[in-house]
Amino acid sequence: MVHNRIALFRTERGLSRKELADLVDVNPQTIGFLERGSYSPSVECALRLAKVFNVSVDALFSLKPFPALSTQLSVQKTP
Amino acid sequence: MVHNRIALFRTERGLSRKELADLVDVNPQTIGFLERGSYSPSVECALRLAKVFNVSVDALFSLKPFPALSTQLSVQKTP
DNA sequence: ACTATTTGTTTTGTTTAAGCAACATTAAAT
DNA sequence: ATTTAATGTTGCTTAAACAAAACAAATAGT
Repeated sequence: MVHNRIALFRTERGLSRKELADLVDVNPQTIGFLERGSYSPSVECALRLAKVFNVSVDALFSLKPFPALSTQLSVQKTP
Repeated sequence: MVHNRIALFRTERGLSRKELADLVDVNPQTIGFLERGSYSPSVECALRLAKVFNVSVDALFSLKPFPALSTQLSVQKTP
């Protein structure tokens, strides 16, 4: 089982699945299946996805679950 | 088409395909198919491979061909 | 030498999963 | 209510992964 941050990165950039699919050159349904973890992509597809987001494959996919973003946030001090 | 450095990393560490396969928990034949580029692995398999070599997936797989090692070497000066 | 025996790699089916195409559903908005 | 955009589902095709067997090369035995 492999975890990913596709939905997170996509929504952060304000992209629909169709728009992302066009950028990655893959079917919109495939993005859907990937986001809800129905299957894990080929490394080729993973490389293309990472390229679109301009991140490493390792930042996008992981064998261990990604920590929730809320646990990563710290309170920002006003200077 | 996706390129990889599996054979390079494996031989550098003095591993046989069977030994690598055991570490990655995959069939030795699969390593063979991957090394000679017959197919590109799932990102899950790629993550496990990268973990064994202790490198990032991006260091092991690429959409563009990896440069030959000989072109990356510079002459070492004796001090 | 000759040939067993091991070790490493490649080939041949077979099974399972990724990816696609087309259709179905949902949501929002007007 | 009907359009439109976004997401979800179903069935099919192709490719990844496996299992087992074939092949190759080196080593050990007698």
